[in-house]
Amino acid sequence: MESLQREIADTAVFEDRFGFDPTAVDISSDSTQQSLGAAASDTEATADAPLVAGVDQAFLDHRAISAVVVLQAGEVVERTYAVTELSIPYIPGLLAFREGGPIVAALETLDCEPDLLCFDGSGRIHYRQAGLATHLGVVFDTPSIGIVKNLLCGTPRESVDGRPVGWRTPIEADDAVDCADGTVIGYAYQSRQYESSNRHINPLYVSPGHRVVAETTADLVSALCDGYKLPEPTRLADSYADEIKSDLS
DNA sequence: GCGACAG
DNA sequence: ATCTTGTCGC
Repeated sequence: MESLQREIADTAVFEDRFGFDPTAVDISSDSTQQSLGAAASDTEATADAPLVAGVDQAFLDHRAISAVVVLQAGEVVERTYAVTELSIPYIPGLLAFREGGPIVAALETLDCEPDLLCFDGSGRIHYRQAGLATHLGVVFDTPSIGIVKNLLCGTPRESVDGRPVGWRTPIEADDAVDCADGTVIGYAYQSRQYESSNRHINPLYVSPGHRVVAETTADLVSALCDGYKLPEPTRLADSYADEIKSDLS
């Protein structure tokens, strides 16, 4: 499995190779050009806006519910899910082998072809630079990014405690990562923060999956967030998976 | 041997 | 990830 991951990392492209304007994925309602003269071109702009898919799982016994929610200009255009039997246990570094099957099953039922896939798992922030987001991005050869709440490996360039919304710092490769020390493999990104409080919210750790560079990954997540800690595609897929799970319980 | 370790 | 009540703060 580890050798397969090295091959995947070798095949993965950690550079920007996608055919859409990264700022066009912006979710926030006030970002949709509201200027008086832009009204006429609004419909056309939405129709051409990139399709962004959020993918997330919920678990029930030995089954995985993999949900996909596709957004275009902030609007949900498609939702699907798949329920699959789990066979492999969770092992840090091998998450893609446990959740990859369920995710592929869900994505195969999709009618549209997403321009970007957002996963709840690391991409390049991985021992062999081939986390779940990279693995699946390569399998579908679709631009992808990984978003997680906890850092698997790598080292933040600066302390990440109590940072303001929008703040970011590079995650650099260390001894645990299979590449040159100091290589920027992702970013810590503060998507949400308490104004004035004793406690603070931890940042998200985002990394390139496939066909995206680290800095652009942070730009994309920034554009996809809308007041909540998780970016909209992921947040909606998360709640959709929970909804299916409760219907199944 | 010890510690670290996405979901 | 999941099991779960109350609780503190905006």
